Amino acid sequence: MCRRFGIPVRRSVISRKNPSTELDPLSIRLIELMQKDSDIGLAELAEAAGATPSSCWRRLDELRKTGVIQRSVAVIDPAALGLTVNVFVQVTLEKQNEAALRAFQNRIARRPEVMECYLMSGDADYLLRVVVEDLAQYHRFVVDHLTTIPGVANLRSSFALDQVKYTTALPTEHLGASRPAARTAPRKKAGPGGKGAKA
Amino acid sequence: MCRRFGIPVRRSVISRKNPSTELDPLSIRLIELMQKDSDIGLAELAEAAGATPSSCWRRLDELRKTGVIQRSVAVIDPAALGLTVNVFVQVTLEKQNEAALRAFQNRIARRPEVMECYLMSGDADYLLRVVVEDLAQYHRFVVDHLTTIPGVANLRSSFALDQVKYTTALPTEHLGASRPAARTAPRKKAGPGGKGAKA
DNA sequence: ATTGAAACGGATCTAGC
DNA sequence: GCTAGATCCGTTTCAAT
Repeated sequence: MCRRFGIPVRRSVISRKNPSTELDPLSIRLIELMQKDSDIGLAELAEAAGATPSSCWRRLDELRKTGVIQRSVAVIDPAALGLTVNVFVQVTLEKQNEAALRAFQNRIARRPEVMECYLMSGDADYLLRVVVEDLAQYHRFVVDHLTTIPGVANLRSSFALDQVKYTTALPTEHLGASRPAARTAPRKKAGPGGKGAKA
Repeated sequence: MCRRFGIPVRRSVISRKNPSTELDPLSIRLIELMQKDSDIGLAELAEAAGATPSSCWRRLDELRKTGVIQRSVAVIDPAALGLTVNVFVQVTLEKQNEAALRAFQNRIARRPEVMECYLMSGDADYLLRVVVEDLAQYHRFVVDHLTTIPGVANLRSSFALDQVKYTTALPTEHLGASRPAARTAPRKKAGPGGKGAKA
């Protein structure tokens, strides 16, 4: 849904910092719904959120322009692409100065098989999740790309036997107001007994 | 895009097993594009894929019905929800029998702050990525939910200082045919000069 | 049988109240 | 803010290869 939206210069008017006070129940509900299925229509959205389609559209527009909703993406079945192997790699660098970190991050950002990369506290410096077809392909990734990055001192690979859970939907419980809709919205025109008794 | 699609009984006619031979260049290109932005219109899609809108619609329909494209979702800025802390937890169970594993997985699946969960080889049994507002909230998660799961023997938490990379887009490099479009498609009606000059 | 194009219906988006 | 209408796009149908 929603095809063209310009994304002007402004970003994050809301958001950042203390969102709990800035996101009202409608926004939260819309975020919950859109995280589950962004192909849902405005009408359906409105009904589920307990609001009118117009309200929902405007709010979605705002959420997109402020960067709360970054984009919509298709979720692909990894098995359909043959990508059944998940590997977690703990990477230790020789030096942890700014330049070394940036160099590593730049190289990592360009590798499509690296799905996630975190700068870590504790043992290692980075933790990566890499997705590949098989161990041979992982080996090539390590040899051709990881170890060719200057400053990489140590690698520790852990292999996942199964992906038990994977979701892109961030939790909203901590924001309070959630429940199936506060019913604050689209009151019907005519009361009972009027002309257009529907059912 | 695409609002209603029935998803009949059949699943994965294509996909699974040996996808490299089953996904043709158009499918691959569409997957690449839809992973970047599923709000793109059919016209734009067609142009980028070097095909006609009809072809693209049909193929997308097929990819959805076969489960290759599972759904479309909105990607939310974690910071906008105040979710700035990523924690990786290595969980060890007392026993690794089927029942214990299933019990753990069922409990984990219900917790929204658990974004990912992998059954691992090596040291620990499971690796989780948990997203929370702060350490206090993480502590509550551990005490209220993780440690209340029967059979959990040991926890080892690692905290991320920064999320360097996060993508939902699976790699397609390994499938071969990618490049900006093989230009196999909408040949114009009239050629230069003669009627049917094929070139 | 497969593919392209054009008509349809319905949704999004915008302007007005 | 909600309602009503103009516009655009996904979906279907149909014709041609």
